[in-house]
Amino acid sequence: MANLASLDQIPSVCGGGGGGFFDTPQGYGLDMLAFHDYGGASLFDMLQQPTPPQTLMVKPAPQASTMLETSEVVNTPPTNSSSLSSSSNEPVNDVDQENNTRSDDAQEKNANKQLKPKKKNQKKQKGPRFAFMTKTEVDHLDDGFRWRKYGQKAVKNSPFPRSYYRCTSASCGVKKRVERLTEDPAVVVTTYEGIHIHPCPVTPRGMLPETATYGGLGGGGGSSYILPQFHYQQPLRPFFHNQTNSLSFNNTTTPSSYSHYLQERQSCPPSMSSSLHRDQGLLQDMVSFQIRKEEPKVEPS
DNA sequence: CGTTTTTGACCAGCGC
DNA sequence: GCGCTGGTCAAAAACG
Repeated sequence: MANLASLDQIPSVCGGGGGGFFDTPQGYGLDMLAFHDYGGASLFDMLQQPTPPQTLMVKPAPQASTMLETSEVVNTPPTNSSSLSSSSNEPVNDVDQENNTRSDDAQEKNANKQLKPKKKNQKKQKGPRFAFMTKTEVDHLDDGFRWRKYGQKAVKNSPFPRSYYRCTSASCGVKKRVERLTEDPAVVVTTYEGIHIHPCPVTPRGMLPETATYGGLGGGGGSSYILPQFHYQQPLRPFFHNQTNSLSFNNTTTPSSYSHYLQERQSCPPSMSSSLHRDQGLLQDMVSFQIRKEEPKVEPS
């Protein structure tokens, strides 16, 4: 499988003492950006890989001009160790912000049908954002969660539309955007926004949530899947083995921080249904790509 | 029949 | 202030 680009570039980008700032090709500010080169293997296949894929998580430095409100996700993941019960009453982070807004929608939309009650602060960042570059033919990758498409927009300077998805879980306000790279239509950029506050709705084949081997980050042996959106407050165990040592970190990132980040994340397997089309839609072909762009001159103090 | 997708319209932020 | 663009809504259509 062709490497779209240049993992070599990444060090130079994410280096620089944290002054770098990552955007998706469309200019999104991200908390974290992951580059994967799985060499065409599926997620499931990757589990069996003795040799870890090239995986790199990049933690962009907080920037004043960015839309992001959260920062330092790696070091301070927006984890809420509270039980899942909070999902119904007090969704964590800004998710509740969204929920409140959305709950108002019902009545507001009745009030003024002509004047749509758009959210006032829709531009505000609702949580950490993570982008994945995935080389796949399907736009919507099956990541185990259920998503509902709520919009599609043509993107400037791109022949490919951007799709907007929202987690179907009632109390979960996680969103994701899916778009294709103009430079390489085979590459899908998936940007997750927010944090799941609920368990993954699907159960992996052959693995039970509580009984699945969970090596944790300090564990050994296997592959690791970093799907940052798979983070919820319930103390469930990830369905996949997590192993730090399966990751190859760029030396400019901080493995410890990343590990910590991973520790706070819980991954979720592709859905059962996804196994039906493993060859087409799983996060299987994450590739590195040429990141851009002008690094903002925000100096980390 | 319930759920999801499509799609045009609306709104807010931002730059000029 | 105006126009552009991204993000979201919501009705209708499509789907299972």
